[in-house]
Amino acid sequence: MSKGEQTRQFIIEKAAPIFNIKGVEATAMSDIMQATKLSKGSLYVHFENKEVLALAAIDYNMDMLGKKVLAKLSTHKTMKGKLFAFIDVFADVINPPVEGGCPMINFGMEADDTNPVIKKKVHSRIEYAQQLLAELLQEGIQKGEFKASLNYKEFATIMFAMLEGGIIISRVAGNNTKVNLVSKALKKMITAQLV
Amino acid sequence: MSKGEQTRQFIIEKAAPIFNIKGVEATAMSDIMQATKLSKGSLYVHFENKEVLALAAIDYNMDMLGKKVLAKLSTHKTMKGKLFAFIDVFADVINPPVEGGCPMINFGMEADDTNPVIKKKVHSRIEYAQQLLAELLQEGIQKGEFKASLNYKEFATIMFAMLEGGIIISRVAGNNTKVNLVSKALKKMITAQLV
DNA sequence: CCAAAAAATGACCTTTCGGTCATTTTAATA
DNA sequence: TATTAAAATGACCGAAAGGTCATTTTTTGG
Repeated sequence: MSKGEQTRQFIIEKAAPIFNIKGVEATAMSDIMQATKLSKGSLYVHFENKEVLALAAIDYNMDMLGKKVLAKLSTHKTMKGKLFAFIDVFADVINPPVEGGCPMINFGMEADDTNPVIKKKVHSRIEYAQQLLAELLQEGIQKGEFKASLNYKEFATIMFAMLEGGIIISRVAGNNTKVNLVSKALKKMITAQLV
Repeated sequence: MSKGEQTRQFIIEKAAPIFNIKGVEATAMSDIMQATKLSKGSLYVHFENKEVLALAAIDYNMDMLGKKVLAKLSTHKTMKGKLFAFIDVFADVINPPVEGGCPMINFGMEADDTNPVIKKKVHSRIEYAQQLLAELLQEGIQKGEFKASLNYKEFATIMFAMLEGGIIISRVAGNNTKVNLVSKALKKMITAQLV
């Protein structure tokens, strides 16, 4: 990796949590300068403008979230175990998988009425997350873990909605109480589908 | 109502959707000037700074949402009917009860890590919404509409989480598809609790 | 209807924003 | 190691931000 590629990556890593916490519009290039201790000119060597940097940082946040989730899933054998792990990683608002909390919510809610590029980016990630859950459920059915009557696609969407909703409630509350309640209910729903 | 009070209210009404769509940080006083066709000095006659105006606009958005929801509830007699109405009003992302979509999500997600005043404001509204749902469910139990075994407080939180999560998914998708799916599942869960 | 108070105006202030660029420093390679 | 290419710097730019205030216009109440 050349010096340039190194620096570019370094900037993205430092910028990612700032954008995720403050939002794209509210983040200034001076914030990134401070976090990286690089000059303004240097930032513009690697990113032609703030929008390009923001998009890279958004991707990085969502990639990191995805990696952390998948890493946790791989430590479990059963589909039930993987689904429970997904819930546990995703729903911890006190110690979230990426700093600033779920980037799909953060960037999605900022961009939905103002930035179609970011909106589309987030949309595809949300679809992917639901698809991942659907595949876990489907595989669980195939392996005889879950009832064949389970509508896995619908259940995946409901699961994802419950989690995201629980995260929102707990985020503004500043504690895990409500999202834990939701997680517990979700796990009970999953357990009810076991053969 | 004096001229001053009139103007102040007028400004809030014009500013509310702008803040709800663009966010507090991304909304400029010049946006409000344009929307109200008032001079900058005039805005500062009625609001000492942008923060004060933003807080008033946030309150207005959440008040309007609350009023629209309660108005819809009042057109139904049964608790089941009221709960279904709550779902229908709340979950329409194409024609939302307030312009820009649910202000609890919008302002809550912008402020959770940056603005404790707004965070607290949103938090109390979210708690109120869950309490409202809990009361509807509890009254349904008392009137013999729902099973006495229903844990109405927990169910209220789960219901609210599902709705908010469904809204997020559908907002970035740009259509009602997924939130409709969630609404349907939610109504089935409610129906399952009927005596 | 008139005097005092309130509201509205817009020029103006400072700061910060995103972005540029000539120059210097560092890295890569032949 | 010498030459070239890439990276880093920071002063600088125009625009836009939030906010102020002397002045003018409009309400208000006796």
